[in-house]
Amino acid sequence: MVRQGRPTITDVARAAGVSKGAVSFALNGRPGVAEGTRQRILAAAKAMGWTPSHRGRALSTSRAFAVGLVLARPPELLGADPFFPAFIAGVERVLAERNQALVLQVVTSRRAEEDGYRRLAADGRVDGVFLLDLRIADPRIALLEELRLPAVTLGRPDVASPFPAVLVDDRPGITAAVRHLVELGHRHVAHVAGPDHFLHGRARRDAWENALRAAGLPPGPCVPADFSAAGGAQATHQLLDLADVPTAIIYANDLMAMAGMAVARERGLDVPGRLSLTGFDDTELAAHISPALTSVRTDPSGWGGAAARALLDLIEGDGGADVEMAPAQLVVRASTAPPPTPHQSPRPAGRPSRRPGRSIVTAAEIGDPS
Amino acid sequence: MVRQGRPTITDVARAAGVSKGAVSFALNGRPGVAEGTRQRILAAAKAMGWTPSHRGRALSTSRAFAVGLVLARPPELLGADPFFPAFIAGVERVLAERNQALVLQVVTSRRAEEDGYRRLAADGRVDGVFLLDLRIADPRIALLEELRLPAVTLGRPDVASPFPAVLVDDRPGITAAVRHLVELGHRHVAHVAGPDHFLHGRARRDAWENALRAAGLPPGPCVPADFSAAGGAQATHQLLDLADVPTAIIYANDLMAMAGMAVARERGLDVPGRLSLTGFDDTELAAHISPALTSVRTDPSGWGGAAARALLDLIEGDGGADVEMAPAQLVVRASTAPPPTPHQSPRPAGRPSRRPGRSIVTAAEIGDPS
DNA sequence: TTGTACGCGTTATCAA
DNA sequence: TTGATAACGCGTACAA
Repeated sequence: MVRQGRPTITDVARAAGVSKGAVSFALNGRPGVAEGTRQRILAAAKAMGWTPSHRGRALSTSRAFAVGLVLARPPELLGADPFFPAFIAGVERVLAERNQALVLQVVTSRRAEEDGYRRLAADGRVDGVFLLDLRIADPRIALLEELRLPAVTLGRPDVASPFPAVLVDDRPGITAAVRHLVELGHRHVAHVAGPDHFLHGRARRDAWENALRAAGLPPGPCVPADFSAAGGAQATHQLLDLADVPTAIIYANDLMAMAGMAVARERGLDVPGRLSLTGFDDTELAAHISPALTSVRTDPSGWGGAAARALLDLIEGDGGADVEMAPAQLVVRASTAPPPTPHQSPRPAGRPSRRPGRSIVTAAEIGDPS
Repeated sequence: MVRQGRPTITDVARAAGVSKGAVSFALNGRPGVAEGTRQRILAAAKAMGWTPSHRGRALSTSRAFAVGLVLARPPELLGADPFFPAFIAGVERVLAERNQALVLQVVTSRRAEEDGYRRLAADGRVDGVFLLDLRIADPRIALLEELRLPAVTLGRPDVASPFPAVLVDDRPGITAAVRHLVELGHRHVAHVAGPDHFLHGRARRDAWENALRAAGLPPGPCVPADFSAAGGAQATHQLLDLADVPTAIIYANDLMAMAGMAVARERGLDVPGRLSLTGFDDTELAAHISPALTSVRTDPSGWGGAAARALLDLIEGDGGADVEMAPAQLVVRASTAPPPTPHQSPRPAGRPSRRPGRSIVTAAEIGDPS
């Protein structure tokens, strides 16, 4: 009789002349099976091409062997943000090693987001989730606690959280950008921020403000936007309509910076001659627009890997500690230059000075093709 | 005694005073249960807050209630391409309705890609998969047949395929772009293509070539690139180094077009005065660079929804038919204009003529903010 | 080491 | 026609 379908653990047991239990022990490398028997069992399993049934195992262990990610972003932004694909690629590298899967959910409203987590938990689709884009007093922390769903947050929440965090610090990158501009002679450095309710948007804004204060300068105007090109363009118009036009603008992401650059050009303002701009993310395109965009490079793929490791460790029971990631680095390109009527700067401007232990690199150092 | 954990079907049966089987029949709306009994069972289930166990059901029905997507792209490109997030958002809308999950796998090599499908199939993680980025003589078709994994292809493969296809036709968009340029007076229209091995890259290239021939013009030079900004820049340099410099370039995606625009600017070529450019994808940024990019708008989210429906129908047993999607549309913006020394054009140039049943729209018509 | 119950829903078989 | 009973799918875990 031809066995249809895949061999089961019972088939292996029969072939090896032992019980199911013995097979299970042998295959999981646990004590309680004589070495000779173990070999016989392993040989039989291999000969029949047996693989454990994921479904059977999931049922009996009450585990999903999968982790989840719920993305809540407006659709037009999802495509423009290079963060997620890179983050996910990093996650996958780790998951593949450990034979786990990633269940993705993309939603476009807050309601749907909560439902997403609830469904994931109710169906037992995943053993844990990633929490991205932390918000002020993020309600998802309590939700996940209620659902008893282990999680890892990207960044440290501003509310008490029982979950380990992968600490990513955007601030040094912004701080470096401000310093770079100040060294070039800028005194009016504005900021186009991300939405107020995001912790990372807030952090970038704070870093901008603090760095200016540290340089003895008053924080220039700040306009919150939504990370989209349209939002960046609108914010830039607002800033350029001011009586006291800034000589430099720090954007919370590349997309807004690129849109801002176009706005400046349409208004006849030379970049960087009249206006210096910096982005955030260091997207591939940043090096390939004209002028090439000075930006802050982060490592979303590295964060993804670290987050996946932390989450799996948490699920396995060990782990639970925060992980600190390397800070973001400024990549200097052509969109930043001394302001039109340079104040006297402490150092000769035009070539930014390098700092030891720095978070500033020039494009040439990283083999940037621009 | 307090019941810990979720109620099972056995609990419901006990509460309703019937057998497990009866409960299952009642809850799945199948005949063989008297109406009164059915009501009693449903009431009991509701009262106890019973939800079917996804794992139990998966085990007994040998189904995963999930579909898979394996993305094989170089990491730097993944972030830049707006296609995937939009496609996935469309997929999710449909999956959520039907209580299915999406298992995502991101890989960066061909080897890993094949492994990805094999793992998905071996573990029974999914009931079917999406096949994107079809290649010439795509080996994945045979692989999926071997794995007995139902699939839906995005586009029609060039090899015999047992799978339904969601037919997306990029060609009308490219054809419209060529016509638009020809009407503006261009006679030297070059193309920066996608990689040769992708069917969609090939289709766009063919459309460009055919449209030029149809206009009685010889196809200008064509340079294959890799969809990245770096590749687009390099290809543009190649084209602009030619003795016979084209007056217009059609790019296979926006990213390459934007990089090409920067190259033109760096070389002192005014866009669109000296060189007209068109992109493909109509990313959000396209409307917000300067000059705003004429591009071809597609509907990746709509394709995702259609593909998800087709795949679920296929898995359910009904369906299996191809689905045809609306063709891509050209969106005319500021990066295209008459060439520097215009040939006499059949119509007054400068304002592209509208065609009935057309695939050309102007930015104003779609409420484009540029 | 073995035997067996368990996790949970589906479905074939069979008696009423 | 209605509904109970039991087998099934598959690996894990505990008592014997």
